[in-house]
Amino acid sequence: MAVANAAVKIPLETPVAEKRVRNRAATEQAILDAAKRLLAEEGFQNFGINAVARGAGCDKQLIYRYYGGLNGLVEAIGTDLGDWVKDRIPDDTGGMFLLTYGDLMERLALLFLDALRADPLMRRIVAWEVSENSEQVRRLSEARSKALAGWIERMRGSLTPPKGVDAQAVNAMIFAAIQHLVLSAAVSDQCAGLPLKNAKDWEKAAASLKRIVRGVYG
Amino acid sequence: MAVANAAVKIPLETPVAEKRVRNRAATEQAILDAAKRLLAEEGFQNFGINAVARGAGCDKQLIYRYYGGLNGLVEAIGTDLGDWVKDRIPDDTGGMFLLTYGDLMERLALLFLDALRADPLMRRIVAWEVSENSEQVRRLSEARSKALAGWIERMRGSLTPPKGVDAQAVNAMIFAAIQHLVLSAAVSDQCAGLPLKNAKDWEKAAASLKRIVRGVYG
DNA sequence: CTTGCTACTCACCGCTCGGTGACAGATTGG
DNA sequence: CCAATCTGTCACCGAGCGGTGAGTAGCAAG
Repeated sequence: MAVANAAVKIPLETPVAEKRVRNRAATEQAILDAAKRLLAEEGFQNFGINAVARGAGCDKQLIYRYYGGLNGLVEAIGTDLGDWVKDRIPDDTGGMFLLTYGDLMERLALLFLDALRADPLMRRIVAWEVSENSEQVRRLSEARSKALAGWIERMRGSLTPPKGVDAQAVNAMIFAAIQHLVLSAAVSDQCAGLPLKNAKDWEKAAASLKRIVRGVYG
Repeated sequence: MAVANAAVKIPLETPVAEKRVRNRAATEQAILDAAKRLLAEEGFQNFGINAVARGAGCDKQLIYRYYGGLNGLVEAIGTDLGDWVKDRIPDDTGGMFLLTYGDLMERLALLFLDALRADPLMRRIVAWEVSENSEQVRRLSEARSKALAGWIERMRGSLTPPKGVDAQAVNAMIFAAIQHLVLSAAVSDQCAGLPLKNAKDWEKAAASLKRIVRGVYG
């Protein structure tokens, strides 16, 4: 029986076609990609060593070897995250002249709204951030907020907020609103009773967002 | 041995005061309380049959029997949730005359902010809502939003939003902002770089919230 | 070829999970 | 009294988890 098993086992493995060439760099990349894909598509709930290894098509042992476990892998995702802003959000003013701080914030808000809507990985991370306080998620959170703050700073240029407005607090509320809106919509196509399914719904949301920004910054 | 066991077991249980002797109603309540406590304190991540049974100090079989499993239990929590608004948020105007829609929304926003800050269970549920789309969480979500909408409607009275403002969308953004702000603060004592630790931080946040509301509604 | 290193796989561990069937003790009704 | 019923307990299942030690296949240098 055991012999028959061994005799059968070898031909069973050959038809797998994909001969995974011994290439450490490629394997590392495959693991990282699988992790990001899995997190983006399935969320943080079922995110684990076994699932990532399965997604990458390799043994989980390699994740321990190359990344030192899940923590290291998450850290690697965080590092990648630094490029998010660069990839996803334009760094120039789109040909507009931003005359006032209000112009700037309106543009930033709308850009951020669209960017977050378009990036499932980022949404999952934001949801993770408000659901757990582990070391892992804190790293991700930090990388994210740092990248975002840098982007805003770059865009801000020499514009300064109007006097008498606590811009840091107001901006935090605006970005908080955007994040919750997008997260809620991604999960249930609505937010606080406001439908967010089709493009028209989103136009209304964007219009109200502008309205809010302008209400504060003029 | 069995006798000795029994002799020891009783004094061990007595300090719990509650003599848990064959009382279905009490057990059901204990399970429900344990479930709410667990969800509020530990979050939805480790929320499961075993954990609830452990917290309630009974066998998980009883959860299946009395609630039909976790789903039924969550549904029971949802039913309880309907009373949240009644318990937590005042239903009158606090002796103020709300002359304008702006007055109303400012007051609602601040009340909601404080209520959410004070209620860990509600926060966990909101975090759950944006993290998962299971049947369970949809039920909770629905119960919550219904209660909230009813409260707002009741408070609104005959006040109507100013013309030219999409109140539904604007209000959704305001409530979204509050929810994300509070959730983020509960987990990391800050939101988008804005520190939210002590009372003074929160005062600044509340001031900015007012500012935003007034910016839109005057 | 042999030796040694590297990339990779496998089998197994202990644990917790959700879920179920069988059973024990108290209570009640006939 | 017995029998049925209700409340609660326990042991057990298969599956999946994170984690590890031991071993295997490819490759390059001697």
